[in-house]
Amino acid sequence: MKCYRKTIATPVGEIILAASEQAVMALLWNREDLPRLGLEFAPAGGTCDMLQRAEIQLGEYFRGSRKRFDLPLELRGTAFQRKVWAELEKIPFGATWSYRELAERIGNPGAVRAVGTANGRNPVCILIPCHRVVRVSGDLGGYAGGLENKAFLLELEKELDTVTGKGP
Amino acid sequence: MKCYRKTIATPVGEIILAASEQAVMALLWNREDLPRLGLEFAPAGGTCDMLQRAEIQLGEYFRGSRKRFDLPLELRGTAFQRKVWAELEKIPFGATWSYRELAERIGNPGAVRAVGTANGRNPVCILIPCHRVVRVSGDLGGYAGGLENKAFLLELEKELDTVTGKGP
DNA sequence: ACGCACATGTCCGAAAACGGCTAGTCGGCC
DNA sequence: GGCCGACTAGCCGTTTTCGGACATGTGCGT
Repeated sequence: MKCYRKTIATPVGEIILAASEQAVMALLWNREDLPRLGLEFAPAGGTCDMLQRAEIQLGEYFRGSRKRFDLPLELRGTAFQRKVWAELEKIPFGATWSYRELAERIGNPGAVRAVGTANGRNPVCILIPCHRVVRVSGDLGGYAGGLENKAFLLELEKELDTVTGKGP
Repeated sequence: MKCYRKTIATPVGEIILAASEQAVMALLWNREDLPRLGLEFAPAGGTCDMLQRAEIQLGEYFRGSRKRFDLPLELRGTAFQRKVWAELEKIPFGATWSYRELAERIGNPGAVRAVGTANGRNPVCILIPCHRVVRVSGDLGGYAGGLENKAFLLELEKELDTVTGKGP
């Protein structure tokens, strides 16, 4: 499935967005991670509706006016990874789970560490909120986009969440 | 055809050179390989022009001032071997081909292994650059003169090649 | 004709290394 | 005594590495 790409500027730096006509396929910080997704790209310079829809929704998210994304995704991964990613989407806006909690949720309580790696392989950051998973100790853990960006996203969501009345 | 011989000292150790009045016939590391070439030798101690021309050109090669040899060769071998040796001469100075590539070039893509053996039977090392053939995996493969010497020759050529502007 | 030895290459399974972790232990340090 | 950091040993899916079996063409000896 051929897809188009574009790098866009956000409060968390420049990120790379890739989408076909039918679905968003990647949202990454590092160019180097692109090849392992095995995508086929249309000639550079082109664009498509999906790319623009995604960019708009991202804008709304960072502006604070959007808490759920409404975009079709097409993900490539092992059965285990897909299970993890599917579970990630259930973490509410502004909340955080621990890696352990996540492992328990997918019915594989021992696979804490494997869950961590699967998290790191998330092809569409932000849209699938892998940043909402932190260590049980309270530490942030890791993040493909850098820890400062992980912190920024969590802070952003926390503030917006209190504003809507759920906070302390 | 009677021929003369001489062992000469080089950066890759002592090697044995053999030539008739008309052509170079052998360039080897090991005395033991001499008999299988079936040469007839003139009484020891003699010499000839061809022997000296070859020695001079070898000196230039190791000094870095010569990249192609200009010497008549007389080779004894099966049709297949001659085909392989002929193809060997097409490998540019400083480049390397894989055994498979070589096999494909002579129009016998399956004969990868046979190419290896034919390579090993090369009667005139260095002049016919069998050292420029390596494994597809990146390993050096084998060499009659020892792997360290194969590595040395490749390194020598690579450096000189970059100097002349072809390298990165 | 036949068998065998190779300056190789491919494939596949087993084993080891590698992480966006955690719980438990052990020393320092207030 | 408590808190904190550094270390260890389990944990489990994925990736990488490694080794052996097999295919293959030619040359040589029987």
